[in-house]
Amino acid sequence: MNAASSEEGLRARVLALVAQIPPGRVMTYGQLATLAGQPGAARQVGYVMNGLMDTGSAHSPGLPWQRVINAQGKVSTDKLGFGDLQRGLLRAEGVEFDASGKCDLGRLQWWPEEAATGQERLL
DNA sequence: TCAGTGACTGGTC
DNA sequence: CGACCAGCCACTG
Repeated sequence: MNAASSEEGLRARVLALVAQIPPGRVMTYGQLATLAGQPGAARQVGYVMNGLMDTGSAHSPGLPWQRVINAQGKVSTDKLGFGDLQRGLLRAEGVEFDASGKCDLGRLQWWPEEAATGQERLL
């Protein structure tokens, strides 16, 4: 068995990564897909997140789903109706959004290796 | 089994 | 920067 067993599927893998995102930081769908071992499966990651709403937070209490945004640095939940909610949650954590609704990915995007190396954010 | 769909991404115009 | 197109994987009817 490989270190990252995919018995639970991409879903559990993505949720585990999302749960590790520190406050004030964000990750992209494609990034999660790559870290989950399936580069290019960004769409699937979005599907997993959408599944969170269906199953309810009971399955993953406290899961910081709001820290998952698209590669453009914008939230993909505007069309869903709770884009303002996600932006509000992120802003409460210190994430600043542009007038276009974009945030600085280069500064806010988080990678697990940062935690491993103990690298501090530049700010 | 096939076709449609989606909280995506990258390239081209 | 916005609009369009093709590739991508899992789920639904």
